[in-house]
Amino acid sequence: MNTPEPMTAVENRLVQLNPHVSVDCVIFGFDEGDLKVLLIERNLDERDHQSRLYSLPGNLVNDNEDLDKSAMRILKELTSLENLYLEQFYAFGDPDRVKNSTDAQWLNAVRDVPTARVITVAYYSLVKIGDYQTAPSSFARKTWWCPVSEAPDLAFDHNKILNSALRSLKNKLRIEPIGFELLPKKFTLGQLQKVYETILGTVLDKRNFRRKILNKGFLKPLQEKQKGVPHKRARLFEFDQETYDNLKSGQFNFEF
Amino acid sequence: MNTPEPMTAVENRLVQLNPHVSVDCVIFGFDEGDLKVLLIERNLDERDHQSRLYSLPGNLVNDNEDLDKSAMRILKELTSLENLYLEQFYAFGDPDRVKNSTDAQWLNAVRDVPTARVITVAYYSLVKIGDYQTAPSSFARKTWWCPVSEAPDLAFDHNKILNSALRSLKNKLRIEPIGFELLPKKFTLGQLQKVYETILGTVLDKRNFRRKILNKGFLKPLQEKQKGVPHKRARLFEFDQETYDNLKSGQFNFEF
DNA sequence: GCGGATGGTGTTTAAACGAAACAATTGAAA
DNA sequence: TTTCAATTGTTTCGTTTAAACACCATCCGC
Repeated sequence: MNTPEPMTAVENRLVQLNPHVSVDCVIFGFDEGDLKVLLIERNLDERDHQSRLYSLPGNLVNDNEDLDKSAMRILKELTSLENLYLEQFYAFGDPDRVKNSTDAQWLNAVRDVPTARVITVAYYSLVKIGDYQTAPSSFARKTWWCPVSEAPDLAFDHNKILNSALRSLKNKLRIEPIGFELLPKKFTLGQLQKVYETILGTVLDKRNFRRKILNKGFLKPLQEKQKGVPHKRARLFEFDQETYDNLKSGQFNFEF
Repeated sequence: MNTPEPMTAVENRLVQLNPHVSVDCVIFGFDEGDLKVLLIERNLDERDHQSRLYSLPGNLVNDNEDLDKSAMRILKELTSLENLYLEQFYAFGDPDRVKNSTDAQWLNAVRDVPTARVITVAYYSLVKIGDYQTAPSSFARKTWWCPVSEAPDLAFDHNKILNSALRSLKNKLRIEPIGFELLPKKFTLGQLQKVYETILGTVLDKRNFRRKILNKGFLKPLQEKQKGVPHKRARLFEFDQETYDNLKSGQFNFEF
């Protein structure tokens, strides 16, 4: 796969005609009342977070690989998790999006044709942060769960992509019940409310929230309760996929 | 630009590595209470609509051309209109999406590398159908404003793309006031209601619709009235962009 | 056993919505 | 020229939905 020789004319032409296509993933997690995004560190120097260079996980789309499959592959390589919530939200195609000088060096090390244009299809994913195991086997790259509110300057146009992902997530959360994807399988209503408040950027009334979300009918109350907390133990709930699917096949509309 | 010779090994590899990228446009119009989509006819035989082959307008993305620019170019070539409402909604990348046998023949005639994979970024656009002039200058292709409810089998995965566009449009219409983009600059509330009813697939109460939409404040009533109708002449309205922008910069939420 | 923190609950009030009745304006038909 | 059919536009009223709001319960650690 290495092409150390200078490109031939025909190669050049084809590279120009056919931009590379990549997939980038904005992987969201939720922890301690904070929305986080999984970043990967590109060069492994030992300075502090401020001066390190981070980017979103992503890679070129393989031969004969569907875009969704490609995103799933990247997710699995990085998190060793499967069946994650995954949503394509936008394609970024500015011809100069990978032409920034600070990025060129890195591209030289990683790509066959570092000067080529790259169009990227961006996905966001929601993971239960507790299920995530850091730095799985084959991947030597360092990762960082970064609070989205403190995201540093990222490679390429990745800040733009992150912001766009946030907007899309916000819209989606109003239309479909996906908040629980960020929580453990069993969760309390307090935790769920925190997810909604954080993503929507508002504070919500506890009583109205509980009523609204429970009346939808797809949250199954469990007998089990929270353990080891220094206050009254909250009831645990599970998302009831079957009930939700039934509702959806009717003319049910979520609308938070 | 022609490559009649068989591809060399290196060409083959590069083509495999770098899928082609195209942009397809779903151009919506509204006429006689019907939502329509602009299709182009691929082969110019003289049989009836049923047996002809249609596709969505689209083309490969040019060198150094932004995706949005590419979509605008396609729109302008086809409609000779500019500054249209334009929204990217999804990228389609199934490796086999252009491998259908009935499509292969046509691709042979149009593409340098007809066997190459094509990833397409899809946009939808809203046009005031009255402004549209059929078959402008350089473009010899036949076009057809097809009622979306009667769309025939289209090339490639274009039916899938069309359906996806409809879903996106529906969602957007609930969140942002874009219905007027399909109407003449001056329109009646009756016309606007019809747009909403058609796209959302519901019937709406006239009185409630008027109250709801007028209370938003961005519809400017004109002195002018409808002409040439066999009944009471309805008042004409204009969308007031400035007022809307002001509202939006506050914490205004549309939510139809 | 007391303080800190969060869980859990019902009512009241205002705004939005849906449905009805009705008045007004026009062109066409009788 | 009168009547009719069609559609616009306003007012009203009851219903439904959403927003605002305060207190006690429970658990842990000290």
